[in-house]
Amino acid sequence: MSTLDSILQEAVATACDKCFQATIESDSIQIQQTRKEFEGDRTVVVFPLTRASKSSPEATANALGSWLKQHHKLVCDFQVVKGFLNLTIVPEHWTTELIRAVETPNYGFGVQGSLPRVMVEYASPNTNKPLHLGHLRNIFLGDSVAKILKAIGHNVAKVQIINDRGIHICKSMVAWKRFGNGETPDSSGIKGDKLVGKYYVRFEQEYQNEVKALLEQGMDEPTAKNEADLMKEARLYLNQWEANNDDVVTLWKTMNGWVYKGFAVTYKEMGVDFDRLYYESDTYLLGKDQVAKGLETGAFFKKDDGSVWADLTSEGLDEKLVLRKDGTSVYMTQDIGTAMQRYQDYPGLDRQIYTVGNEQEYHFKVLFKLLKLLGIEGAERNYHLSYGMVELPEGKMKSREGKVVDADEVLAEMAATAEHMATELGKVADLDESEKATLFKQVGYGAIKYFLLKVAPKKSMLFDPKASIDFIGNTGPFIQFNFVRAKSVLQKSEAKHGPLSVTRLEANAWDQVELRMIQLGLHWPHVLSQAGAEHDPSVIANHCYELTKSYSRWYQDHPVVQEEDDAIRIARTTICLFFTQQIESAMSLLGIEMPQRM
RNA sequence: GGCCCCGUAGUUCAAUGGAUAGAAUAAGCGUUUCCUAAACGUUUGAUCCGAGUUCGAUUCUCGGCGGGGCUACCA
Repeated sequence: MSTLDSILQEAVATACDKCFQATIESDSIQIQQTRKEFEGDRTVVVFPLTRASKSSPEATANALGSWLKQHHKLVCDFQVVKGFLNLTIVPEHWTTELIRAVETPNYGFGVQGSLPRVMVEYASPNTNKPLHLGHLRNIFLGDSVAKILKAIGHNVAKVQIINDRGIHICKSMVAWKRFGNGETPDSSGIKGDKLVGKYYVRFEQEYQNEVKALLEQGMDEPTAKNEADLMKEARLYLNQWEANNDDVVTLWKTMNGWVYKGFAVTYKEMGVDFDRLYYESDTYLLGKDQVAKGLETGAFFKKDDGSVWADLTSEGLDEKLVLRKDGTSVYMTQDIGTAMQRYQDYPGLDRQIYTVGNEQEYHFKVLFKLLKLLGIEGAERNYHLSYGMVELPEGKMKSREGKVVDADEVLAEMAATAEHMATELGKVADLDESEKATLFKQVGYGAIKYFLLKVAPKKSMLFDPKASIDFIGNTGPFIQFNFVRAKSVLQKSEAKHGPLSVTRLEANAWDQVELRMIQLGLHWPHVLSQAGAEHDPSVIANHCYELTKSYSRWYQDHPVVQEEDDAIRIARTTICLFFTQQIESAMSLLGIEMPQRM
């Protein structure tokens, strides 16, 4: 809700009082942007007020409109269409607001640290295989939400939990030991995470073969899956790891080290980083103490077999296991432990935001209830930033079968497409190699980031590698392209006419198209706060597109540099400035960089 | 079976309960002596079905139908 709208709400409430002697809550008055096919700037929806006015919507609107026009300095005219009161705002208002916006650094942002500290967890990969397309959505989403929350004024800690232990990494270890012949990233030239992933896939293949052989000997399937040599060895490794066996731990450290090196390369390409890393090998036992405490306080209960449970039936959920009968941790145990650890590490932490796929919605619902049972104040403020799967045309990705779209490959292909297009269009022949490389990444990565972020998180989405991602239409590169053009206009204008002085702006310099664009841009603070409140970067992506679309249309028939009339030229230049400032800052919240030319 | 999410042009996405449901893409036509045509203009095309609440429903409620997910002493 912009300041203007709250002023108008007050004014309408007053008008209701004066015209109908009716008291109306100003908050309840609906104000919206006037549709472009009607005259006016802001629209009051009058239908709900007819109860107070005891007359028809049209009569009510007319009465309110006349009163506002006569008594309110911001309202210079009005029209009534059915039950809608369209108000025309004095042009000076928009000019004043525009100047204020252009002169405010980070227009629309909140005061840093004015809101409580929050934590955003994202990425959180397993260490047995490389990152894939699903991780890209996760990472871009989490990183963007972290940026948005910071922009509206939160202190933000970016973290991930690294699933570095467990049967999955043991599988890769077993396969490497047995089939690897000592292969390393250095010896093979294969990126570390790819190399470990290769042995994970190898494990699954060889394991399938073993199971098949056992089945042919007449064993039943569950037994065969349990008795296969490779699986027995993987379990052995897991036990030895937990017993701190030197050889196994050393191998585990070595292979995880390869993976981290590989991940680091990918994260750097993506332009994301973390304030703190949590490793499951450090935290997986932490939850046990919490479970013990929960037993003492009566939050949890013990069954006859020794397993520990939480009873959530009164909350409409099930009973949930928090400790196995043999005393070992389950997933939930360690998530409790990790969460508690984080509250300790970050005093004053208001809430944790978990960027995790929607298949774990139930898990997090339960986790937050359990934290509450354990006495965490505000545990219900924790938020599962749930997102839908990225599906391929042939369905879900299956990493066991190696049927995945690899993250590094996607990034590389994006940059290659950018290069291909730029070359074909003959755009950047004069740039040197390193400038080109930077540009192609800005454009290519901008395309994939925008593609993944423009869809509301909770929706699942389709990615067709063969169709590849567009660079025209509603895309990142379209926005970048218009940014670059506007920047170019600003440069040329300054070269020819000297620095822009917005204070020389005249109030009535705008045509209708420009007025609309300015109003759209002045809506940005509201867009940003909505994106923060809903943890939804797509709100920002859509705003950027809308603004760019209207700029691009305007640009077509509004010359700037050549314009001879000073007042008009200054007005148009200011629009370019406003546009570039806002696009650059809004897109940066999506993790998308703006090139200087393209 | 129980619980959760989603169903909008051929396709990919929009729309705090408000006006004639917006874009992009695909297809056709047109625009470059002028600041970057990765652009702009123009034509064609959609709310899964049925009730209910409301002055007003893509949006809220209920019942169907279709798709996905969860329902492990896996993570």
